[in-house]
Amino acid sequence: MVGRTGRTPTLEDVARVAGVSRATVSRVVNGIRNVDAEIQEAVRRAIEKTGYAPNRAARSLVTRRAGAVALVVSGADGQVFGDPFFGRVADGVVDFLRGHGIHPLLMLADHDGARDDVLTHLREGGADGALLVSTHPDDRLTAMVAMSGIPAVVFAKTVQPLSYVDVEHRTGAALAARHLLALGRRRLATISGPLDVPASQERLTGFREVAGNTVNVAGNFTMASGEEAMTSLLSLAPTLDAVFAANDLMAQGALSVLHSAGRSVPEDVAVVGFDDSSAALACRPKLTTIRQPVEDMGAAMAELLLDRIQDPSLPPATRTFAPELIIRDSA
Amino acid sequence: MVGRTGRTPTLEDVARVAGVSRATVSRVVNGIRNVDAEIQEAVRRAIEKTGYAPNRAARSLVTRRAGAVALVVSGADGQVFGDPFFGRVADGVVDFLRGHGIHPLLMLADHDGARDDVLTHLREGGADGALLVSTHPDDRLTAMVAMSGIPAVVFAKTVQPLSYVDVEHRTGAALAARHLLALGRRRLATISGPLDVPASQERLTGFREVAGNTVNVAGNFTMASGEEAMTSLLSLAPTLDAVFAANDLMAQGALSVLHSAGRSVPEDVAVVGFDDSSAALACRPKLTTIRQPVEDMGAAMAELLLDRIQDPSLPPATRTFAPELIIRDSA
DNA sequence: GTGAAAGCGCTAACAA
DNA sequence: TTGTTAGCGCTTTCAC
Repeated sequence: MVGRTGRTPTLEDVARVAGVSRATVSRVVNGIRNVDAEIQEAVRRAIEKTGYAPNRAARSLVTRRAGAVALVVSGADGQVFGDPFFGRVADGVVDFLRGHGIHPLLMLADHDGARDDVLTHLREGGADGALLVSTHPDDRLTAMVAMSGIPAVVFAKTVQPLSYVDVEHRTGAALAARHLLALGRRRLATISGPLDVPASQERLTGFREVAGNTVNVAGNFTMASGEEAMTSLLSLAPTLDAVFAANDLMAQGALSVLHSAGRSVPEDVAVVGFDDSSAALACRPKLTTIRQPVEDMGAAMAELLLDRIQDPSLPPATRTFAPELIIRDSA
Repeated sequence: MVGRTGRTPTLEDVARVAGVSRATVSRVVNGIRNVDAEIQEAVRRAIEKTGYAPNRAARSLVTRRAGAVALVVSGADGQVFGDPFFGRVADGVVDFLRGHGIHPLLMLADHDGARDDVLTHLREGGADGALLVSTHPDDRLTAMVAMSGIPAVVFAKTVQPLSYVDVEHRTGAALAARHLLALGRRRLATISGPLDVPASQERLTGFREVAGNTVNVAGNFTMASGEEAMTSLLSLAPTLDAVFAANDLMAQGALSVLHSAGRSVPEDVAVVGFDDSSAALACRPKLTTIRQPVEDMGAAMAELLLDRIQDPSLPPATRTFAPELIIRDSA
């Protein structure tokens, strides 16, 4: 199977074995039609015999394509993958990219140095484009990338002239509100995300548009902040009978505090989360929540990016996904 | 900042601007000493002025280094990142690699096609080596990689002639057993992982070496399987007063079942998990568990790999980490 | 339909 | 210390 020379076989080697020119082998390897069937067969055999695999760097050099995209994640506190959310996006991205011959380069951008690394890598041609994902919208990096003119797609709406995918936050929150109201709950409280995050705002707004004004305490999307918020809520509005948390992790924290406080869920207090992350199923009772199709969104990001790599003149596009109410045991 | 030509600047452009040869610019870029300070300065200015960034493909072609390693994860059912464990490994790896100018390529290997992709990519020189991580030891891929002679490091002991990092499973399990015994528990039960996974076996063995034989039900490291196992256990050994689960997710499932069954934790039944994943903190009560320093292990993998990429003649090495008992509320 | 030849942008001998 | 030169392995005109 392998020509027993020390070096890895090159096109040249295959060409010699097949008795044709490098160009012809290249054509066969790249599936270009205009090659005689018999020669094609001969080349294929030679490839088999030599154990040839094209050299990616050489190919990149001439095609000016890396065959890779950067998957840039930046989270709150370095524990990027602590939130199961990122994993789901990654799953969607990897899944879509596979079969397109493109591989995702995992890059963290949680501080300035790392941000520069990302940019440098893109400028070096190490990746053909970037997928930007973060909980807290990273305007610095987004702006830098937009400026650079490198194809990129962002998770969550951005003011930059870049493509993005997002979910209809308001619609989702409204779904939660209507569900709670339909359950007969009237004293609704909310645990929002950080109010400087657009998505947080929209979820709160969407909820209030249906439920009217609510007592709200802001968290930061972590379980601990959900606990704190719930504790505050309990003293701010002791008679509350329902809580909507802007993500599942915070809802989980709320559940825990409610339990300690002797309030049973959903009997005394109904709880609805947002995301439908793995945390929603891990909770007791299982969490009623608003599902974001995160994997699909990741796949959509990859698709938009590939389109823009292929044709950089394409204008930025937007893909918005509809959330869905998932009824479980907490409301 | 940019020479306003359409193309991205090359070494050649910088050389022209600085009035030196390409080789000199290359030396400066690569930080090679033997360059006159003044010329260095001139080159640096020219780089600044042109906005030059080295072309990775060209460099790879000649150095025969991709400057990237594959981070190959393969999990149970495609939901690879469902287990927070992977995220922690990834964090450790990425963290170590950063600053070494090496980027991790994220690859899933959950079915045969994907496994071939990984191998192909390595053979194409798309990555200089591989980091293999999976819950279920993927002997197929591990064997293929070992055979290929490409530098690789595996998470968890392997029979292949490859480097690996692992944790002392038996020691960890023994820690759990001793803790439970010290608590006065005498009717101990266990929820092991799949018995065809070496790590599962070792955890069970380690526990039994201290606690004597135990009623055991095997799960598959998911929370759902923990629930099923706990249910079985409750009918198999109704009087049990302690449970050791081979990972936190299963412990979490056990907790849930115990709660439903009206057994309070830790009063009626003490529960100890393994991993110290985010699930351990999310549980109510918070989970007493055996901590694996997963991030450190990920970093160690990266380090071992880089060593072997630099010097492929290095023999396989092993790095074993000590687990630690983390006492919280469940035992 | 096939081959010859010219690079892609860089590094690394080797000379000077 | 610096420059010259020869490739790294591949794709892609351009002839034939």
